[in-house]
Amino acid sequence: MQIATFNINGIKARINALPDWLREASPDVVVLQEIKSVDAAFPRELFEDMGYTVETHGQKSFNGVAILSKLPLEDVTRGLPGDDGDEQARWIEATVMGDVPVRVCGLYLPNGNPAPGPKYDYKLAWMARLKTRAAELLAAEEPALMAGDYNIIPLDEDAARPEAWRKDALALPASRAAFREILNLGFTDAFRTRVPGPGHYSFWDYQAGAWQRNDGIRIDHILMTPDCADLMRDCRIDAAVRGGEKPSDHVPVVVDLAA
DNA sequence: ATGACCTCGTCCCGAGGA
Repeated sequence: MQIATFNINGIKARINALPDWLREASPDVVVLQEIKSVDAAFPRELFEDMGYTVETHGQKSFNGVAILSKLPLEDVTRGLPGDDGDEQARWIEATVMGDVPVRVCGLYLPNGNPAPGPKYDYKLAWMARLKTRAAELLAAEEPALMAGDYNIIPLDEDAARPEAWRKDALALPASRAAFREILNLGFTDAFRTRVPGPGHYSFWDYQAGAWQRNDGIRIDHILMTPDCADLMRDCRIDAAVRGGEKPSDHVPVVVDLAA
């Protein structure tokens, strides 16, 4: 089973590029971030006609996440627990009913800039709630993964120019520590089990020819519980998508599970 | 050497992103 995460930066803007990639890569499941659309405006028929079940958790203009799946979904929930006052659409989960059921969480973690400030406080508070949910997933001792745009550069090797990010919310020590806290509960970063070392990115800014110069960062991650990691066959970043027609500034990350 | 982009909204600029 192939499960992908893809920050599409607007479903309307990616109305051709996303279906093109789905036809080419044919993932069984994809979690989307930044759909930037309310649920009613999401072009669900387009994806249903391609064989996908569509579950969205959208909002106007900003944020918004979704799950597309060729396999049946059960127990869909929306919103990250822990703050009933949080209006931002950044979390969705569902159980994918393959040969082995897998709990799939799609997330769009807050950017947090400028730091320090209220937006950074929101990022760290959101990560604390994420850690709580992550601990629950581990306690269930079942295959589960959390995939999405984490807006975290875990290590210097995950940026082409680490010094440029030193004071950024994506790489500040407190951001990295919060990400490590979650990893240290017992999660596995799928991509890093397959490919070590620098030079592997999932985001390139639209500005300044970042793609052409390979001035990227790795901020889209798939974190797996041990029961899920035991099923992993492969993981890849589909970087070529960034060079396509009218691309998102992010590219898909794909994990292959024996499930 | 410097500057350089893109998306959405009810919209020709500002906010947000990373």
